[in-house]
Amino acid sequence: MATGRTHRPATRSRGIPEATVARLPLYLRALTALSERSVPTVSSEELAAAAGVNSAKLRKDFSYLGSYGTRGVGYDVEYLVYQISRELGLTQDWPIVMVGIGNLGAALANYGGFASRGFRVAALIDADPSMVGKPVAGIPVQFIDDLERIIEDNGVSIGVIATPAGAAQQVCDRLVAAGVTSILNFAPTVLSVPDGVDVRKVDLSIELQILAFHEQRKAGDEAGAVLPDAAAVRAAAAAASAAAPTAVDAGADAGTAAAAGTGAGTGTGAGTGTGAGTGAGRKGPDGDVPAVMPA
Amino acid sequence: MATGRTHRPATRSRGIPEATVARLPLYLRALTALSERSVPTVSSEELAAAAGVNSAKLRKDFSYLGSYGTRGVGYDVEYLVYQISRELGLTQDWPIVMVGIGNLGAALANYGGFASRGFRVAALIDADPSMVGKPVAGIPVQFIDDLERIIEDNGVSIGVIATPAGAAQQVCDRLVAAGVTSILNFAPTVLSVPDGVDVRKVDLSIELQILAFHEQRKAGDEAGAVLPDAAAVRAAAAAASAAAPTAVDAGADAGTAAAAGTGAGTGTGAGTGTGAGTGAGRKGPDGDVPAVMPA
DNA sequence: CTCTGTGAAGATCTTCACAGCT
DNA sequence: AGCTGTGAAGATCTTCACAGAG
Repeated sequence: MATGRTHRPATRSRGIPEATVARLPLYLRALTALSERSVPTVSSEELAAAAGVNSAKLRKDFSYLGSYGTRGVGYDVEYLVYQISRELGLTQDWPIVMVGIGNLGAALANYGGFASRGFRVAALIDADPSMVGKPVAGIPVQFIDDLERIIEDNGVSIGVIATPAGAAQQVCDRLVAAGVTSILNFAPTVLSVPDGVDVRKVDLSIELQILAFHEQRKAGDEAGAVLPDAAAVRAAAAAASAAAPTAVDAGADAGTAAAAGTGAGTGTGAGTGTGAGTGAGRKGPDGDVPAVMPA
Repeated sequence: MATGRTHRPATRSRGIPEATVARLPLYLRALTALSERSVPTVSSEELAAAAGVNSAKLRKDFSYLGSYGTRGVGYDVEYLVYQISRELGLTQDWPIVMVGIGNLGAALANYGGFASRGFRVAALIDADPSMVGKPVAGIPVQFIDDLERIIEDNGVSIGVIATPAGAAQQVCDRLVAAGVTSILNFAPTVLSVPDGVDVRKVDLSIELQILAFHEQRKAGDEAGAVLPDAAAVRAAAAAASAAAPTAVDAGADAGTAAAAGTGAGTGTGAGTGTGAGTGAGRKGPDGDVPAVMPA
């Protein structure tokens, strides 16, 4: 504030676009790799390639943070790592609690990527008494009854939910009531939270479904001409209405004849116990996904 | 519908917006739940609430699929489930292979959500000989050398990578060469693939970093006045330039090192989906860890 | 009168392309 | 000369708000 170039729009710091925020971790990862190789500087072109985006977007993103580059040269790697880390709030310690230590929860707990970025697993919590006390990733699992105390004692503000769908909302409510204001949800359910609480969701099933959609299109295209024409099929289907979906089905997926056979009972939940997909609760723009790491 | 308003842009079928495609799985999940409760119809308002979006968006999304609702009434649940399933290509069987059966891979394999949506785990593959033959989620792990044969024998077109970051690109190349055209990547690396191949990435660490960003803002706001003032800090930092980032840096990547160390065996991690809105298939940035689903 | 389907307005995000430091 | 920083154009996505089917 004080010094700053006065001709600037007066500290734009506030409005960093969501889309940009979602990419900062990507840049940070690429920069970290460069840093480890002791690379001193990078051009927007190189860094963009390493992060998997185009250079114009990267420069625009950085422009929201400030002018950290040097024209004619590029960006100082170490310096940028620092700036982005700070912008993301990674220069501080973030204690987190994970609720639901099943297969997934355990895998997540074992994931080393947490600590690497300022996150610290303060506690693992589960509702199964037989799990209590057992060490997972070196941390003893605690009983869910102590959830509130644990959160308060550790000053936790970020919670990870990896419980079955049915327990998610309840766990979420308790976390929020205890003071958690950011939640990463792995359960395939839409969580409702009061204003001020952020929820991000991760769902494997949804990602696969999106891939399937595109995969289906590819198949249709290469199959022959353009797709048979969804429009026509659709029209017919509509006409038949709920009447005989089967027929339509066959037609619709021409290429995928095999699938047609199933037409009949599709979707209708055959009674699958678990929910499948998951939703994504996001606010605005986003479109990225996170990745996991090796244990 | 056949009747249709001729003034329509002539079969828009082709262009279902990515943002819409990303939400279809959400609607499908909500609809499946309603179906299981034998609810016959839903209004856009109710369904939107169940899916966590607003009704205008939902109606707009459905309008890209066709006119499946009834004015004054709502949508027929069973019929919509069917239409969306077909649109997503879930009425057919999608055999998938998962490479990297570490903590994360195993957790993913055990995740029941797959089968429920037309996905079938055709094979689990790992590079660790000691893992071969061991059953994970009831499926014996196969050796990586057989990757090409497995893909061909099963007609696999979708692959899931849950290996350590270092092995991801190599595995990706082999999958693509063998015929896989859609990849769900849980490794924190940017994968480069030829045109025509879709990649979606899931990274837990990235999601947490995004939450941390918002969490930091909240703290700053409620703390008192406006944030201390990023501008000033920035200026100071700039002055110090590359001078003292070290301290910061150490903190930033500390974790990474740990993760790297483990690299050896299989991948781990878990993670899932994500972003929703915008971006569709991106190439990839990096990330950290993915998350998985409920077990 | 109720609730869908949708043109149109508005908000975001992305890409272009070039002025201007170094 | 090289490369960043950015106004402006373009592409998407979201929200509004209402005509009109049922």
